[in-house]
Amino acid sequence: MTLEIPEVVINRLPVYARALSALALEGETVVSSQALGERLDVTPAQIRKDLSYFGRFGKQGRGYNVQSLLAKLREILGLDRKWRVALVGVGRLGQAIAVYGGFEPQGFQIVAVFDSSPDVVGTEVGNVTVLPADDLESFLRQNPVDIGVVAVPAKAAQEVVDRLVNAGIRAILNYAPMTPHVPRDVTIRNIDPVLAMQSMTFYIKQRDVPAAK
Amino acid sequence: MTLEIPEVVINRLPVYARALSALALEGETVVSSQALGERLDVTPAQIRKDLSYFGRFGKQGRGYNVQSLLAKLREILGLDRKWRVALVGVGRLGQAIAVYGGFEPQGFQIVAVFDSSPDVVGTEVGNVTVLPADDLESFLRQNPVDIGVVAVPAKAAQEVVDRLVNAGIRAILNYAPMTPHVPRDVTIRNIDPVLAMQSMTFYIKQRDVPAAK
DNA sequence: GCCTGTGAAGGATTTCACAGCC
DNA sequence: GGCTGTGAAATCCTTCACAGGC
Repeated sequence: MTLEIPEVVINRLPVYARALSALALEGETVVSSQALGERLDVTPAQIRKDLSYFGRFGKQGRGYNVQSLLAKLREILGLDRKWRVALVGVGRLGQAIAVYGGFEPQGFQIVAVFDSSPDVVGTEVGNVTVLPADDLESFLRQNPVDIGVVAVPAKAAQEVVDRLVNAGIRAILNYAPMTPHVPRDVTIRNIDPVLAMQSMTFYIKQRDVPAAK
Repeated sequence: MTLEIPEVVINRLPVYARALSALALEGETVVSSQALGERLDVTPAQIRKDLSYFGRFGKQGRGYNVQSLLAKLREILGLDRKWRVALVGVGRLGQAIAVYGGFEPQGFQIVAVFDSSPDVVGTEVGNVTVLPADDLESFLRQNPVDIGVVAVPAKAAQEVVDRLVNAGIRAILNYAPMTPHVPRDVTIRNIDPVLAMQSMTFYIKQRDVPAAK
């Protein structure tokens, strides 16, 4: 095993990768931790330390080769291959996710979409036909799927998560506004714009209130 | 000022508040840090410590009153009032955000929507008419807006963020797949499902590869 | 001279563990 | 007996600072 790399570090790697892609498009061939850090509002030391968990990718006096560091990061993160995604829930949110163009170009292919409502089962969403939620397990048994995306109402989310986990899914992207339980060997990420807003209001409020200095 | 409360703590408060709302709906009147922690996969000590930054809300031997702790958290976070939101960008993503029903019930009201494309300016989205992006500053000068939501392509995002900041906005929810720069007194949160996926793949990969123990 | 990689130091956050109260 | 609130300890993460290489 990879000798315990902090999760915060893993979460920053995709950010670095994205910035390197942009730099590559701009024609840059070399970048220093300093320059990359300015771009991302991260200290150069942090970038160097993060990368040092995985090897020695830079050259003293020069910096990092953009293309080769990018390739390394993509390899480390597993972005050098395709990932198969199943989406559960085709309400407004699920629809938006299905037609959202941002996943495919990054190698995340939505191979199946499920919903429990007979109204949408059988309709086309994105490029796939909506399957009945009841078929979830049988589908996953017959088709390899790497990641489950949950876009059902909060009340139904835990059950959907449990079914995905029981069917062998080990990574879940949860859009439902609740915190699902998962076993420790399952990775989950929650997308919740409302929570994000609700933490920002704390800081706006601080400023609005005439501070009782 | 509030004596430096860690940002991680602030980010957890909305999660606690959401769980308390659910408990209230379920008819619970009292909850211990233990019970709340189990629900959220957080240690009881962490909940108690987090809350202790703001006061003493519990009763020894009993726990916390659900309603009154919820009210306290809402007050602390500023969720006891309405917040006015402006959305910039009405592509597929912006459309989805505008019609997404999750913000309004939580007190976040989209009061204006902007786009630079003549094709969508003038159309109705959600309940509001799309205004030309050029009108951003003049609108913000005449109408109070607390939070800006950015849903434009990555290339345009920094400029939009800068304009929002220059117009006085102090909180930004960014959906563009890049990391914008903001002055230190501006709060920003990035929503990026692709980054979330890209960090999960690292962990799936670990398992797939037959570990070279 | 510039910049990486990294031990060591420093700082931040989490967890422990227990006094105190209901 | 059960549970909070909180100093102190432990852990985790970031930053420093510099040896070493280009």
